[in-house]
Amino acid sequence: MATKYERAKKKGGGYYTGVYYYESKTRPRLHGHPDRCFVISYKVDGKKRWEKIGWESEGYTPQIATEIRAKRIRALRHGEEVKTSRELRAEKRKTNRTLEEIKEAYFSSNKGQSIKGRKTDLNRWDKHLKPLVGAKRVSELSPFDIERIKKAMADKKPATIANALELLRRIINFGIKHGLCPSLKFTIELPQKDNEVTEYLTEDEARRLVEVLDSWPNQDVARMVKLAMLTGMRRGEIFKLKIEDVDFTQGLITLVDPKGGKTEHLPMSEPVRELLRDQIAWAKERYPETQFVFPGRGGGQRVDCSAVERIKEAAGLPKSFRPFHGLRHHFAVTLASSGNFTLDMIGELLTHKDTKVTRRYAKFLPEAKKKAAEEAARLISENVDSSSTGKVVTFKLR
DNA sequence: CGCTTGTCTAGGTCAACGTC
DNA sequence: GACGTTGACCTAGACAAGCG
Repeated sequence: MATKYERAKKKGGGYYTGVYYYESKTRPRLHGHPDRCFVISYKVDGKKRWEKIGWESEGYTPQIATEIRAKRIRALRHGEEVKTSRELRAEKRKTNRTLEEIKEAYFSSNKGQSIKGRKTDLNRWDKHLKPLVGAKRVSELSPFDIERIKKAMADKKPATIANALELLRRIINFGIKHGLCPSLKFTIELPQKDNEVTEYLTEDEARRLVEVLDSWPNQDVARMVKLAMLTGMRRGEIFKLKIEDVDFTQGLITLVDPKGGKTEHLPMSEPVRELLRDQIAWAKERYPETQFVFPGRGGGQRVDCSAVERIKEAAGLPKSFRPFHGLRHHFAVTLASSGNFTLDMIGELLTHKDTKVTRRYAKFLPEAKKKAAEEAARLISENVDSSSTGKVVTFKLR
């Protein structure tokens, strides 16, 4: 509907240039006349533009409107971009997108396209986050929403909940970084998880495993497990291993794009050398075209190996023992407890990027452990002796 | 050095495969 | 063609690197 604009009149006569108003039929009357909304008009690139300034009841006057208009015109003259309040509002909406929109932007960004866990993350979003917060904007998000997510996932392990919330946080952080939303007014607290496991095999279990492997009908799979056992290589590294990555002359195995991203080299021991030679021969015979040492169906890269589960069963290993990663732990623990390797060397062989991870094997170092225990005992008994006159220390040493 | 971000594995399920 | 074995796929969950 067309609202009639009146030119704003000056008290002394004449008009305010480019300042207009229209009167409201619904707002409460003011000073005996209808409330007035001031509007200014100016030209942008030769086109006339109207901009609402505000209501008289809100304190706006023709003078204020004139000032704003002057500011606009000055800015335009200097080539600055001039935004109307409507545009500013639209812009604000743009910088406060829904989480669904931000998630979309995140996953279609260059970075989002290439993260390796993309599929997993998308699944987390669809399953745990989208139903509860997908339609929300970051500005509307409250700690209560986080609680709701946690509640909905109550039957899951803390690690899973943490993974989902972490993704939510990552998406929000992306939105903030790219101006798609304001920053979050509170922090998302992730549940604490205490799930560190260090598993290893007893001598007996290791022996049984080797026996089963030796007699396993499918030696392809058996060799794969043996390789894990002898080198502590990760499952993925074994799957990805190409024939060209095995250098028999130098005695080196090249790990391309491993967990840390940087190519690594592993020395090849004699049993490993033999094993790989057999395996490569097998692979070439089975799939003449394959590039992989342990090819999957059709000679492509193997993606999985459920046979190891049955090997584990056949060897009577504990249910909780994880075939590949468990062997990696076993490798590290065996090395550590032999006392012949430093933690640094073990970390090197496992291609750890950070000693923090290797350090968990410290407890298996017999020498260091013994020394530490003796040192502790010495300190404590000294303390007991020196304070035996006092009455603070009441425990007895055996 | 702890928090944040990213990557990999486990385990269940089911279809494809290979063998007889 | 029946049947046991294996590989692929999916989601939950753990592990590891990055970073301030």
